[in-house]
Amino acid sequence: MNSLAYALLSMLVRKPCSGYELKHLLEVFWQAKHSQIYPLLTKLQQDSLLTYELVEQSGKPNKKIYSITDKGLAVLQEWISCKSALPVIRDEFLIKVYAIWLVDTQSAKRMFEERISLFRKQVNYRLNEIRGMEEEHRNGIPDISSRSFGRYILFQRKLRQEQEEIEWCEWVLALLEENQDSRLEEVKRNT
Amino acid sequence: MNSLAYALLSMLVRKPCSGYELKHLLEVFWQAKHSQIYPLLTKLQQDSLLTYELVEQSGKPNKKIYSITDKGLAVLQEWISCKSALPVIRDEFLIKVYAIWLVDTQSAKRMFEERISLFRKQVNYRLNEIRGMEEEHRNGIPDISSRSFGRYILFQRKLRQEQEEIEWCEWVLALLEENQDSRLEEVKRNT
DNA sequence: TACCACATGTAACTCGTTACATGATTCA
DNA sequence: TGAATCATGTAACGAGTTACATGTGGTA
Repeated sequence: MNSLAYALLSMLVRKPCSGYELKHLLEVFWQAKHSQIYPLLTKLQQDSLLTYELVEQSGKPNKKIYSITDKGLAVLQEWISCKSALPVIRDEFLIKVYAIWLVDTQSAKRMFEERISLFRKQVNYRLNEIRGMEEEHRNGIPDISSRSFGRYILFQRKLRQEQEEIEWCEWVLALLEENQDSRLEEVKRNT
Repeated sequence: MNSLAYALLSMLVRKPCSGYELKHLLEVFWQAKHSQIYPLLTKLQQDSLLTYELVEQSGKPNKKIYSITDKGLAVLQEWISCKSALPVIRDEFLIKVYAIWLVDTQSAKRMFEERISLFRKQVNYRLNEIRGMEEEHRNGIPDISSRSFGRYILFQRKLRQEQEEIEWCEWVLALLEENQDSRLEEVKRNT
């Protein structure tokens, strides 16, 4: 049982899904390729933590709709109360930032501007998703006992982090511009 | 050449380090075990991206101090201008949050309180590190052309994200308490 | 007395990615 | 006509973790 297995269980406890659907739902908080998801679903089903039903479709490929079993639920609930491993972040951009002094100010600025535009897109996407979720609930936000509560607060978290990333980039850009200005001043003084 | 290899190069371009030292410096933005770092350093040295010097010590084990070569620098600089892969985050806590509706409000609150205390510790640690860096530079922050600039802004980013995490947890706790209060009201009305 | 910091390395394993494989439908 | 969406699967490889292995000196 690895983290991905628990991630799948925690999504199936909300509602039965196909592997394909799980892959997309997973993207907010745990990225995995289909080549990792499908074999794991089979394994979890063999361990009787999941069951599935074959749904025949016309015009589309058939699919397997997985549901969690009582055993699966028990395993998940036990795991939730265990203490979690420390978060791991792997972001190539941060490596490049570490060595940013190697490139000229113009290139550095471009790197951060691109990062901002990437995160702006993600923020817009996230706002739409949150709006969609809020429309499904009369009083704005899903109730704590609702199956969507966890998903909703995770989206809010992601949104906050993306917005924070943009603010940090803007802070760095301001530092870079200050530096450029002061260098220009120097050039002026020397002419 | 994987991301970790570039991470090592980007640290060695600042100053020569031992594998042991690299492991610790790495922790801010790319986590790796020594069992992954040491063989990779050997490989990079064989590819002549790095060289090393054996430093004999008394009372402590001997160490290898690695330095980047011209070839290593060229490889790193070329990579910096390539576009980066999307960041990957793997955080077990987020999986548990997804399935939070399975546990009672008290347990949920406890989970978020523990998360806050974990992040508060990290914030304090980060503040100390930043203070240390700022003391090394007369005008408060390292210059852009300084080798410490990248490291400094990465620490600032980490700090922001950790503070944001705490704020998010506090927002969730407020939601949980609201819910508890309204349930209490209901109980009162029914008695 | 037991653990932590220093310091490096290998072996066996699990986790995760890339590539291979198939095939209908819809949209630009 | 070419790409994207739906839908599932396997094989080979690369990335990352856990465990094994060694040894001194400081400190709680």
